[in-house]
Amino acid sequence: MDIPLVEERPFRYRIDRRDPMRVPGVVFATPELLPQATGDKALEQVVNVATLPGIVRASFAMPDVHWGYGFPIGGVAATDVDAGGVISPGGVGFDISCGVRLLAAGIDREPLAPKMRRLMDILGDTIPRGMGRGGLWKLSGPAQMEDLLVGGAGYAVEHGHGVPRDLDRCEDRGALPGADPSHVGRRAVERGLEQVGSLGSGNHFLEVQAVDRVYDEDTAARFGLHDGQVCVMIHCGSRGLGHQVCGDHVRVMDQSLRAYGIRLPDRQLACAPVVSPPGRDYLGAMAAAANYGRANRQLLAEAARRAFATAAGAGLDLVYDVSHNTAKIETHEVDGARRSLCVHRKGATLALPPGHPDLPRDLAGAGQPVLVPGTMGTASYVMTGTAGNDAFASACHGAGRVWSRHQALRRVRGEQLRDDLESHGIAVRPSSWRGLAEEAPGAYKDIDAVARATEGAGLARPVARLVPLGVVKG
DNA sequence: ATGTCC
Repeated sequence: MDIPLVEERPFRYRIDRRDPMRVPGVVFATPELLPQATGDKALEQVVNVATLPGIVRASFAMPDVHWGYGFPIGGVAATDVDAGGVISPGGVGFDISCGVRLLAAGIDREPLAPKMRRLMDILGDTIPRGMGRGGLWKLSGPAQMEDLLVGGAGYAVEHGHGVPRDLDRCEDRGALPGADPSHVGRRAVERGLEQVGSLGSGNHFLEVQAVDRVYDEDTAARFGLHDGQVCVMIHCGSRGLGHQVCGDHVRVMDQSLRAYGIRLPDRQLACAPVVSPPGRDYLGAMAAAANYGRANRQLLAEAARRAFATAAGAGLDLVYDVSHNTAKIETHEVDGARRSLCVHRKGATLALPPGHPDLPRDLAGAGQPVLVPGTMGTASYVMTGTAGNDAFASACHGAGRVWSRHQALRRVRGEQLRDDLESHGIAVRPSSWRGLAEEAPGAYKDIDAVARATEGAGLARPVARLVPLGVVKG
């Protein structure tokens, strides 16, 4: 199916509403970044999402949009809670609260260079990763899990895994409110007990990076960043626990569609009204899984701190921790009225503008750090939220896949990729050759083009560009 | 993304 696009202005395309769409689609992109050019079905998914009950303004797609489960990855959809608006697990994603944490090291790349080998060896030996496997913090049982699911990163800090200042630099201070562990199933809890503090696999990683360009000195300084500085970027989520929560609630909602009179073009959009038992149950379970993901990143950051202390005698200050797979109840102005919305961001990053009340005080003038990981061979970006973002304060979350994992495996060999990266001065500590090949830089869109489009579309603006020095791959 | 099919 060919989706007609109207170029409203550079970096912004509209898909006109036609039945059964309730709102138009809006795709932020350049011609090169449009998924039609890359042969995936993401634009059909943008259209499908536009049919959801209660959706307002538009079904949005970020410049890194690509095909996903039901909703596109890089999609943003807000539904009106008080007008029959729905919540859909597919609009959050299987990896609930998957997100990025950036830490700024008290060392620059030149003095770190002679110590990099040892640092990477320690990280490679101590960061749990890969399918299954264990985590850094084995919980005592379901009772302790319940506390972690409510407390998130703060619960980890209370138990000595980090410092209180970390929470100042976490979205929602490290815990999404409304977590209800009673709707996290037994199997989800079991899967999660031994995975707190682990990367997982796929596109997850821990990278040592360096700032190679600063676009805005003042904002970078407020974020604690300067040219040449070493950073650590962590990308991971809620592991088997979040996956199980998503699957469990998709099944329930799929069975309740008829009862709520919801008709969908794709069963993967399974949903329920926010104000319904299945809707509320999922939101409570999703918040709990989100808090698991946030605690997970807190534990991994602590492991990175230990490695830096040992190998480099340097500390790591948290710049920010932000999720890009969530649904949050937020207040936004729509058609001149303040409305309570359920904002689904799936592969899309919250991007609060300067002055937003949810920002920590010392970032009020700078805006929220928007963390945009590239690939292991290319740059990553630190951006900041801007005023006038009509996609409910959302921005891109990464480069966005263009090759399927299968295509990547046909084109790339893991050992060869490792050699290529090492020859470019990037140290690699893989978890599997196959996993490495699937995540080859060529499998992704051009991150610099994605960042330019994100800025051009008025979603966020660049603050600093980071380049990889070493990657610990999930 | 995911004990890559309970």
